Amino acid sequence: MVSENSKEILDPYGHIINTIVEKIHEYLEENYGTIGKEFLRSLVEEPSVEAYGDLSLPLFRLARPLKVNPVKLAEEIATSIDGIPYIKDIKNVSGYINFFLDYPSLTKLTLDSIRSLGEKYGYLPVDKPLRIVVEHTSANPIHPLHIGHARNAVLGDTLYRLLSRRGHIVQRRFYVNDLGRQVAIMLYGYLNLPETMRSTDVKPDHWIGILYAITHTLIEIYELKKKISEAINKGDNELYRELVRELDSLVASANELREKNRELFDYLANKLKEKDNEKEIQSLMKKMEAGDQEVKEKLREVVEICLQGFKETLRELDIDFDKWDYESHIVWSSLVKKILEEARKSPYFTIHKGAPALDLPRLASKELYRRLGITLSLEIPPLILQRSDGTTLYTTKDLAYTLYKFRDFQADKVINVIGAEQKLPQAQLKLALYALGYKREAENLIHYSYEMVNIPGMKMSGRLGKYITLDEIIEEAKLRAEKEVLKRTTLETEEEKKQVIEAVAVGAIRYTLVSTAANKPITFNWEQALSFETNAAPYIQYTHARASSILRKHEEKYGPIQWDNIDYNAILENKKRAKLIKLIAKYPSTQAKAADDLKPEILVDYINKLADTFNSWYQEDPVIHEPNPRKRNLKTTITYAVKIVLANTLETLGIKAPPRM
RNA sequence: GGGCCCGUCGCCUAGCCAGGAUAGGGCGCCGGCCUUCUAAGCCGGUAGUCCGGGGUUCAAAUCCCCGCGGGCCCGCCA
Repeated sequence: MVSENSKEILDPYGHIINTIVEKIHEYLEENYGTIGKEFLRSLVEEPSVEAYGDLSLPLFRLARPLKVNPVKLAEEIATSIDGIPYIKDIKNVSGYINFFLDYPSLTKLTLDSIRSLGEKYGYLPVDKPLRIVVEHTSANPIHPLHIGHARNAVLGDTLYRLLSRRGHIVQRRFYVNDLGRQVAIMLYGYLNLPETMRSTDVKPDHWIGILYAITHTLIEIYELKKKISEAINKGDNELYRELVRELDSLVASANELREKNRELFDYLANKLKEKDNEKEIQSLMKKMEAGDQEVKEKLREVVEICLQGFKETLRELDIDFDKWDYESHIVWSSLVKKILEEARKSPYFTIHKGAPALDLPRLASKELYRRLGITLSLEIPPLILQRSDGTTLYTTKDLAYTLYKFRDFQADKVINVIGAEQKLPQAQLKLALYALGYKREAENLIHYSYEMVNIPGMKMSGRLGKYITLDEIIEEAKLRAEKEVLKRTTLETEEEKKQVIEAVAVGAIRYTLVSTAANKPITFNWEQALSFETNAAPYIQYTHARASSILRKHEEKYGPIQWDNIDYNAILENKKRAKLIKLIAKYPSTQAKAADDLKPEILVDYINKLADTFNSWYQEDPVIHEPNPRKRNLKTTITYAVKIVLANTLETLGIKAPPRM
């Protein structure tokens, strides 16, 4: 089916631009001199004003290298070039060459493409598929996922979807940080509970969240009390007052926590009272790192409880992983030890503040930073590899883990979806890889950074158990969706309604998290996040359902779509038809760009524009009621194309597209 | 003290990397459209010193410099 015309079929719009560029390039080459094709292509833009045509090439930037007057060159080219396929007219306006598309032939090209590719339309495969690892979410298994993790998870999953639909081979990984102090505290609390109290009827990760927060807060309180009596003994009044203030706020948090689970709180409060908790936690951490058999089992047990909760939540959002990697595995399997040995042999090995380290500042250079994608003015301190007591540090483990990801999947590229606050450690990671001779890995490690999600009037804290969980957000979204859906739906069965409610709720969350560029902070707002109007998932879903409904009725009345009897010229009768065809033609290259630039918001922007245009057209140009069969076929096929594109964009964004709503 | 990111109608946001012709959308507000394909819609109106000031350029929201405001980072934490 995909023949020698496959480029045209796969990417109608991109193909047309290429043809234009070829032609202009050829002309310039013959008459003026060499100009890079890629450069020329990058100049092609869409005029901001409709009257200037569909595509435009400003010549100002050619003026210097070719030593020409842009205004004259535009005149010359516009008059001497013609016969570009799919281009009806070429005009020049003071230095711009403006191209006017030949809509009937563009329409035929685009609809042929849709006809031959069907539901695969828009998935433009790369020339060389890469093996790519996307590591995302990777939340610490000590509390439920919250709104910040949601941004990470949705971005990560959307990148996965974008890249795989671009033809790459993509693997999703979740890194379980199960060796840190926080996990040790949680485990400590867990071990102090009797068997009978180690289960719960609340959602597992929520229970873990409370267990962790209670244990942490109690330990802090007891430590603080010790310090306070020391301050009294020393007669340090100022310190005393400060500590008491600290204690007050901790006790306030503790009281809130007690309300959440009295039995657990009172038991631990009593149990941990007389112990040297700090010492025990230190010892627990050592055992965890060493892989002590007994601790190992309990550790996996308690972490698994939390992960079960994560999985439940993520499943609601249609997010899944191929691999769950444990920090403990990286350590226990001596991967970290190997890295440390390699580091000691490296020419960049040094002792920094008495600890073994890598002398990263020595690697600082413009060329290298540019090659590794590190901000030039970033000052990168030496990377300390090991504590004086011999235990390893997070970034060292991450170093081992990064190599593990590359090797385990034979990855060409590894993308880490990690918050912007980790820019420095991520840059250190890259440089350290480079210092150890892993140049390819260093160059192909991408920190996909995103900014925080703020909640107005709330300071989130996992340690104190203060957060809005993702589960609460999903729950609220479903309630709001239910209200809206029941108010308007034409569906009858409860099952169908339920499915639409879930699709709308999840869609709203995913759409909102992916529609703002990752480098901008988001302030969470219910009204905005769960909007059911224009520029929100439900609007796109609704538009899709509307298109589906037209097609359904068309089928009932006239049977299957008649591809062989279409009046392509009728595209000119209504401006919005033409606008739609152009948008549809652009879909493959738009989706490809979103994937290549790792910018889902490009797709969001596109999908919203397509829905707008379709809805606007729908209002003024009836499809089924069109009496002329050849014109009706044109309209129906356009509707079909819109439906396909909406369904595919939603699919790429991980949002369901119900045929009825 | 140093560094990173962000600043665009009342609110949210696209455009900034690769400078180009009248800065797009959405929410809100005002007015209109359901006996024809789903009104979660459509049409019209309202609103912008593109944070401020310099500079580069034929041309700056976009590039450079100096400020201002907000967030974040500079641990033998993770």
